[in-house]
Amino acid sequence: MISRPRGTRDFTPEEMDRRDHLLAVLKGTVESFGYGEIGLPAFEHLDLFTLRSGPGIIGQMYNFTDKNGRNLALRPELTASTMRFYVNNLQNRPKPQKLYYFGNCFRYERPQKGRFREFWQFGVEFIGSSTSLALAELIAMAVKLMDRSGLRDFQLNIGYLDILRTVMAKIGLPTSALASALVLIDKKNIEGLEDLLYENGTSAKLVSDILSLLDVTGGIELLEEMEGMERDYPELAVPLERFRKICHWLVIMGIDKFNIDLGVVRGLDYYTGMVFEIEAPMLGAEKQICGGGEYSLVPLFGGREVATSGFALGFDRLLLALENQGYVFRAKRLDLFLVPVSPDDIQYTVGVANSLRTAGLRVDLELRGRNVKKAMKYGNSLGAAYVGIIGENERNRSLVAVKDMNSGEQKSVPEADLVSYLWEGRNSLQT
RNA sequence: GCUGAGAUAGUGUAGCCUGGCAGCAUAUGGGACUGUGGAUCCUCUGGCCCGGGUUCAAAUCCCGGUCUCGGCCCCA
Repeated sequence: MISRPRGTRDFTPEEMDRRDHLLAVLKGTVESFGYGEIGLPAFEHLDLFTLRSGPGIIGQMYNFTDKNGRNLALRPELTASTMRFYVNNLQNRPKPQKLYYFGNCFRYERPQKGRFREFWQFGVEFIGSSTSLALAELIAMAVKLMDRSGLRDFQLNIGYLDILRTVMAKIGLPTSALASALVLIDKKNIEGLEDLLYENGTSAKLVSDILSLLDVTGGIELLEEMEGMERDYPELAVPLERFRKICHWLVIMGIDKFNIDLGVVRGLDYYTGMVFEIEAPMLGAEKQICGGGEYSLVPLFGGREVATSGFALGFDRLLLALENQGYVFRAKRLDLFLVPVSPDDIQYTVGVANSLRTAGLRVDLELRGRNVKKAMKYGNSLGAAYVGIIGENERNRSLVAVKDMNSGEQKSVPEADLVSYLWEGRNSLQT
């Protein structure tokens, strides 16, 4: 017997039904904002990813050499491919461009709850504008994705890298120290940060200012408190004003419950200004469900400088969070299961099934020639809304004996009326 | 990469400590029941993760591997 490779999953029809349902909600939501879907290859040149994230990530990727000696890798995420696509083919389209994608990604990591070696990402990229309004819309859309999915308990954290970076730049930290400082901030290792700053000759006043900046977490009211910083650091006026505007638009868009956290750093250094993440606390160690912000990758890939922002959400984690929350998914139901009573009835039954299927109904029929009782039991186990029985009586008068499997009521329906009868049934059952 | 727990029919489990015919529930197939589902009863099929060791004898004890579930590391 051959087992499933580690960190991969099989999905039953019921699971795929849920995944399709969630995906339809996500697609519908971003499309309502004017986003269009793109398709991307499952593997790329290894260089695409090392260029983006450094050679260190090779250890966490499925990379291989093909028969012609090319160094390739299964995609670990989709932003890099999107940016490559943009640089290759999309640079001359009208801006801004709103793109979204959904696809499987691969990472060679140790599987655990909410983390698999093959997993699915849904994401968007916004190319060609960096107005505060556009960034607010991006965040608002991410929140709307959670709401429309049915997720109740989640938290939005928003950070703004330029604020910290401006203050850090004033210190005159060498680039290497700046990078490790950001890492320490991301890890919330305040003591380590303090030591690093002092080692680099930062004054006590600056250190305490930075630490107080990191302390800034909380609601929208913190924006006013930050105004005090502007007196000491005039360079902050521009980023602070932009950050304020983003938050302002967010409130206008109906998003007023968010947490401002200047310590949100999001790992790598191609993130530039505004960054955000959404987490679902119920998920434990792998609680981050969505993350994104402003970044700069296009020049790195050889394109003209352009404003880019976006986010990706972990499809599997979102689904897991919904399941943990007890969300009830609406299952696709078979509309009608047809049972021919005797072999003589099969031809008529097949004809009925065919015309109903053409009308867009979900119809199955007894294919094994079992008796009516057995066939009904099977139809019941399929979850069919109705079972239709066809015997000599029905065949001779162009009827179907339709039994409502919920109420148990049965009536003879003329073949010509079946389509409307079943559609009515489907609509009333699913409201 | 570190660390803890675990793996027994399709699914869920008992047995393991203290070695001695692998049991139960449920699902699937067949039947009771040849024009009416969910119930009941009977019945067939189906299993000790893989490899090695100890032993007269291993699901059980020992070693290695694989996989799963957690907690870290990482998380583009």
